[in-house]
Amino acid sequence: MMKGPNSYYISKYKLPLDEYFTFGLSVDCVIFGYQEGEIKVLLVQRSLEPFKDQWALIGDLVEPDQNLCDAANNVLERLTGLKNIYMKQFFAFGNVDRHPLDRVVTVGYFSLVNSLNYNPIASSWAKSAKWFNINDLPELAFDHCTILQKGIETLKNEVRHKPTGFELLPLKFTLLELQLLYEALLGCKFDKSNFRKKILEMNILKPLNETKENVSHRPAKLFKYDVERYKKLEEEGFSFQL
Amino acid sequence: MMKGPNSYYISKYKLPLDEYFTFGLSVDCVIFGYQEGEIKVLLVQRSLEPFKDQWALIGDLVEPDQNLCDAANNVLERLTGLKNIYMKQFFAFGNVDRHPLDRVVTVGYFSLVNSLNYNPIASSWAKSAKWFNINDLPELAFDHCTILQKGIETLKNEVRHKPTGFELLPLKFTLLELQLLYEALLGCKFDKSNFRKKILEMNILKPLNETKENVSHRPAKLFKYDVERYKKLEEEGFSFQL
DNA sequence: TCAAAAGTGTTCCGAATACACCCATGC
DNA sequence: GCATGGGTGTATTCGGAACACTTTTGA
Repeated sequence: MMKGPNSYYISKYKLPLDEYFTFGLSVDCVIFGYQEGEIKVLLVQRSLEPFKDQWALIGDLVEPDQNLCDAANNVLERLTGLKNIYMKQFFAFGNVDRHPLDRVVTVGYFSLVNSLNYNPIASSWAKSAKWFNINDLPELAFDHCTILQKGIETLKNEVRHKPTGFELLPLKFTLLELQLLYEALLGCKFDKSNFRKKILEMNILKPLNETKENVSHRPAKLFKYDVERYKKLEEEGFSFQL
Repeated sequence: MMKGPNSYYISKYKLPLDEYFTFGLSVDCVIFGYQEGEIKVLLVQRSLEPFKDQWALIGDLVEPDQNLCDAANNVLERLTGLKNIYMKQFFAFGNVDRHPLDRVVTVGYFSLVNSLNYNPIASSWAKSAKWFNINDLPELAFDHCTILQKGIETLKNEVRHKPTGFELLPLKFTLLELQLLYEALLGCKFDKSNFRKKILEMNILKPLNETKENVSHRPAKLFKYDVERYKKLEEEGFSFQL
């Protein structure tokens, strides 16, 4: 199993009789984005066997001196150039037969990026990277379909109870943009007036003295997500719910 | 690092220059119980170095041909003799320095058992096992305190949104018993009438034609949790909430 | 007949819903 | 002035909280 251009990963499990078992540990990242009112996920086309040319989640083996979460952050940074992005571990996949060549246990992470800001970088282990609508996915390598579905499920669950969704929007956004995002995430419709009332009463949005420009209608006020404020409220027992 | 009485676990990560890195994968189980109106957790006293004699979560290394979840189930069965118990993976702990001797990544599982039914079994790697109140815990080996806290957090979260708590009760229970369990789990009080109304309207309890016996007051009706019914309702979009 | 818990009914209040309406801007 | 989305106000409904009350059993 190749790891980068010039090193092999061969973990071994020593059995009582001096036999070794090959064994690997990796991370896989489900990178979510939001474009044109739809939730997207970033996939790469594999340039190596196994599953050469098939679409897959981006991932890599964990280095001996590397924390799990650092491995995941590195993977994201190598592909997108983005640092300090929201990232969350959601599940470890450890079935014996999930990898055709070796025993590889992989830990799934998902991250949320504002996908309009940049173009993903193709790298040595990936021919190309592309955003896919989460409702229109290609066939995936390994058990990445399972991993991705679990990631989507976790995201939808998290978004309901924590103010996570903001990470998918630009820093400054309008209330309608926020509403449309949540409608895409949760697969439902909200009443405009009620949505505004609810989110504003939470006091986790900081109104900016700016408005959207170059629109052919009344320009909307821009808001910023106020993390500090949310953290303070959370300590006081407030719980986000949408 | 010893694994059982007669076998060693030595996973190795092969660096480019034929050097190997020792590397382990384990599971740790947070076993929850419920006794005398309090949530308990089962801990064992280590009989081996490192952290000899200290209290710890029960766990073990994963075998080469063993699925992660099977490893967790085996650990539980070896300690308690119980099979087919509710068990859920909650997090993978992969910091480089979490184990003093080696790089060991561990995956945390929690399970819910009706702890009145049996006594835990002391085994080769554990002097003794004991139930601890989750609000009165001893110092723990490794990073088991972190793991345990994360397990508790996950349980409390899950219990709110899924009918999980029932696993902690005997098969047949009264509504008051259920209420007291949820009060212990969530750390709050419920109004008797409202609690009953809410839980009964969910239609996930099957009333039995039996009553509690040998009580010096009006005997309470017994109920059973109806998993089938819940699964059907869940498919129709129902979501448990307490 | 009394204690203790089982079990029910009713009122009240606040939050969520539905919906109607006015406002600002570009073309 | 009209199309488009921004933004606000209000009546109605529904579910949860609070609390009072009746019932059944053993001692």
